[in-house]
Amino acid sequence: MRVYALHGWEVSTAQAREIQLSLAKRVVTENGVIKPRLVAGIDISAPDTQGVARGAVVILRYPEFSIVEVEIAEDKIDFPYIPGLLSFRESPLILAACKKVCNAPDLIMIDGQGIAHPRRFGLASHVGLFLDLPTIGCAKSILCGRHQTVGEEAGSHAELLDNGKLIGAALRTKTRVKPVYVSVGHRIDLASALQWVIKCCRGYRLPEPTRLAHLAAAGRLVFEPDSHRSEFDHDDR
DNA sequence: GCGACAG
DNA sequence: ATCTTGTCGC
Repeated sequence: MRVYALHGWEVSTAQAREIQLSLAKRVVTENGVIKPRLVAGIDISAPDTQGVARGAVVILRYPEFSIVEVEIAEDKIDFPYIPGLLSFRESPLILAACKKVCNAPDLIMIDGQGIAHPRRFGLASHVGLFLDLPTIGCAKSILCGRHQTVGEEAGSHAELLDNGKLIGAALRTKTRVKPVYVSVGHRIDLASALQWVIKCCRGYRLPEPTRLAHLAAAGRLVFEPDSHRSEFDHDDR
């Protein structure tokens, strides 16, 4: 069994899975009513040829969706991509970017699963637990679980079940476009998570927090303090 | 044993 | 995640 460097420690993939099982017990899957004033979106870029990637966190005012802050962390990624162990690969960079944030968000949306994970401890839960903030997992595809057909209209959703257990929902965020997969990250319930993802959608498949974080991680989101956002288009590389 | 498998 | 141009539709 191979071992990987993680925060200065050497862990085998088996140990990484044990760690997840242990941490999953601390995840909180409900909370009071959340009325976010600041919502954060988090994503990470794919590593370049030298293994360097960028983690981005974008802080947005709700419900205006104006950008308050953008923070980036850049570093070499060493942990490989292994389905189910994504958080060990991405969380270090994400947490590094979060440490730079001045405007603490009330809610965070992350590009990955929350508890819709084999050991109920996906990236969004991992980050939520480490930051002790409400997080929502909003992934573009399924890691585990199944669901019935989702209505074609924006807002339609279906339960995501794993061996009969409700672990999340498939949500159509845009009419006739592939659904996204929403799950509890930490300190929120599924109904609220679904509600906030829906309320953060602005005509794109991905909700604004995650969509802008993706652009920021790719270096395609320009933010001038106290001004408005400007997104580059698809041909100015 | 075989297939599936967040980014 | 990435490889990839133009094209169709709102």
